[in-house]
Amino acid sequence: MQIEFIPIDFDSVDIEGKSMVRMFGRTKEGKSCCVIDTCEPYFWLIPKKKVDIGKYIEKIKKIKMLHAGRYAEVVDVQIKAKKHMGKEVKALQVFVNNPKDITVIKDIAKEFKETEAKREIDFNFVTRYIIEKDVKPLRLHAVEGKELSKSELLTKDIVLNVDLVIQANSIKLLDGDEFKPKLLAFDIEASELEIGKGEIVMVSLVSDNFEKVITWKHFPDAPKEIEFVKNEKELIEKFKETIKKQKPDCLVGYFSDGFDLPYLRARADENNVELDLGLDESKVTFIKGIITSSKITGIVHVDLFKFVDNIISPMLQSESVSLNAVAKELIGEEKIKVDLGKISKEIKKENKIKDAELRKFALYNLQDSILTYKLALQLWPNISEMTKIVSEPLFNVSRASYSYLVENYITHNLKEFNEISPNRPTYDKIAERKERGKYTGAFVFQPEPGLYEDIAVFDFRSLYPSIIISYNISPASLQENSKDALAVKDVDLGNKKRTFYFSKKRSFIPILLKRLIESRKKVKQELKIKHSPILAARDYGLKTLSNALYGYYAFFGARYYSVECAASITSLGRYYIHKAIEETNKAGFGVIYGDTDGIALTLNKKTEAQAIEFLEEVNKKLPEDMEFELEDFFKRGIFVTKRTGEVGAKKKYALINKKGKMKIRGFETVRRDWCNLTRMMQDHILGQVLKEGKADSALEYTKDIIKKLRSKKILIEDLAIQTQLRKSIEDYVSIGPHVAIAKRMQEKGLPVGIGSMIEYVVIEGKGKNNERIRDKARLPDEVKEGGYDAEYYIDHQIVPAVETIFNVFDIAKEEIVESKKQKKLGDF
DNA sequence: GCGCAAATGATACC
DNA sequence: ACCGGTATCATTTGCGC
Repeated sequence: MQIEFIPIDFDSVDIEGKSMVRMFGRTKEGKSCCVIDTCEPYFWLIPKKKVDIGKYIEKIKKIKMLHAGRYAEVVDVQIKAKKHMGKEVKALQVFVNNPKDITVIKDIAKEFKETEAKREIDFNFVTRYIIEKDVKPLRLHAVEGKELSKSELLTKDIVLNVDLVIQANSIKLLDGDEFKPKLLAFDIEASELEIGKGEIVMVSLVSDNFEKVITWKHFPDAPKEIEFVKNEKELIEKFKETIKKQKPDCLVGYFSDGFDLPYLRARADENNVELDLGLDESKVTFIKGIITSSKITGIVHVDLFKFVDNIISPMLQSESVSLNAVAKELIGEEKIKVDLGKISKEIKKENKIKDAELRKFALYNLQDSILTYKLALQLWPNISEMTKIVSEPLFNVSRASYSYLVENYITHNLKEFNEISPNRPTYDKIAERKERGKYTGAFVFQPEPGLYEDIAVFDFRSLYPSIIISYNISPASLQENSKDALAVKDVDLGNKKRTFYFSKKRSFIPILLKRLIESRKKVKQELKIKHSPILAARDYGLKTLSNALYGYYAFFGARYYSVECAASITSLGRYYIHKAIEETNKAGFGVIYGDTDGIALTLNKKTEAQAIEFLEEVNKKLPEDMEFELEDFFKRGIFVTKRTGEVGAKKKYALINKKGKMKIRGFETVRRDWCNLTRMMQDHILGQVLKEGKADSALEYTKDIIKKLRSKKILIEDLAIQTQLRKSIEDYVSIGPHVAIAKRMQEKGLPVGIGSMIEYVVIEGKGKNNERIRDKARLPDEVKEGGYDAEYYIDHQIVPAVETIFNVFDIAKEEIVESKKQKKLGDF
């Protein structure tokens, strides 16, 4: 039979001794379907030069080893003319029965004296299958094959709760519409945060036109979405039943890899319930890595937190990736505010909780799933477009880092270049790479502090990607000599300047990168004609993936690792930004600042039209893949000194454009580890100064804030300083205020750990001069109104944030703040 | 015990 | 361990006196 099919989830299983790939997905008509198929597993052996290939092959073919209850043996060996890192190689393609045998066989073959190298030994079988059969996750395929009946499956010991099971003969990519999955969001509430320690009190599930909360905490007049059960065991069973009824393609949580699913599993074990959510009735499995992920057969478990944290966070304004912050920014909705600490305490003590409180708790739980569901809908274009670009399964892509995505985009496209992939680095190799010192990166121009008028900002569009393409920078094109090569000078790997050469013949990685950029150009054009979330997501995916290649080259875990490439890219970056500065000044403009790929300049009485004309001239001289463009014109801008020393501070400036919109970089206003009062005040005075061109009203404003601070009129919440705990408490060498507070929280039994945001307020000390700030830091809850140390906030928050700005206007610190002594004198 | 520079740590820029 | 280097700044820590 023939069907049209969209693969969503992938796994591999042994059926009658043979490794098979199972693709779970939907037919075009929306039926749930499992397509079973396979491909021949293999890896590569590269022989040393001058070996007797015939004898070598015979030796390889004889490999047979009892391993894990079965014989690992070589099925076939074929000689192929391949390429490896751009060089032609004669390689042996070693076919085996089962992908698991590769580990055994490659180790034996490695010992043979004829073996130079083994390759593609670490490819996942699903990835191998996707590459070999040209399957594209989330896209429509024509599948021709044999339908397997229930009884046929049972004889093979398979249970699959889907509408249709097909053993494929062939699978072919088709053009098809966008696929819209059935998403089901969920969220649990437990009495203790530590996994398995407490009980699961509630679970909520939300899908299209579906909302449900399951709980064993009863209360009267419950809304219709709430379903009461007897106990935790029934809760878990009801949860399972709901998923089975809803039949989602994806089960979506927020931090569910790290919390909800492991918790459910722990409690299911405790209650002797199987957490068998898989379509093959298998239990949820946990894939151990640095961060564990939870997998359900046939249903893609998506932990939205991971996707947001890894992929989406760069485009967010939000300073945190909490569900509340992200939902607020992306869908304009927030969590319900509930005192979780209080509720969990009451549940633990088995107190009778007020009905109204329980009701609110249930709605809180439901709201979390609603937010997760809406976020999942909103982010689906990003997840699915990235999946389609990279060709890896949705499960992997939704948890992937950019390095993984870049690498897989490359490996999934090697076939057309006849390339064999390098291996993933070994543990030792990684350790060695980590030892490497830093190479020279980008250039940053030191600005002259001051207030400037009529400013333009120019930048290179995608500087590093365009350099990689223009200079063909890749480990495969890096060559020893200067023959037919592009030279890159002044590459500094840490000690001395060197020159590297890259072949003129385009290599596969720059070709693939160019392809990403070209696709993006097309997408951008389409977007101009008609906006669509899918195109916008594709644009974002193509852009971020292109930008990640440079960092990938210098990443110690990369297959295509090359510091030489990374350092060559930055060297060229420095060359072009210097060149741009030089040309801009030569044309009569005045460059005032620059960082990596862009510059700020004063028009120097020249017109905007002249600036644009100048850009056109510059572009004529640039390589065709590079472009220098206008970001915006600005009415005014301020550059300040460093707080220590008179020189201009880099990465710290504020500009205001013609429409009055500010662009603030590096100032305390944009740093989350300064208190709200400081941030709001600095933002305000920067606005005043940039709009008015003078600091009179800003000075008044600042003095007023100081007065309010001293008269204790500032709210504690505006004085709380937030700092993230970035390692576990014991690991700190230096105990700063936030670490001291974290310890305090731990003693109080409050949840703290790596990643926690620690909030503290500084209170008045006991008068000892040598008292450390950490000794005066308290949790905001512990500080009563007006209980803060006003002088600390003036000296350590307000003054540091305004001092350098007022210095631009020749206003000294003494004019901003009169010392406490002076004030007291004046009071008399 | 004081004053200083160095070390540590967090966060931002591109 | 899950992309890079450059940069600022606060606070603590360690050292010499």
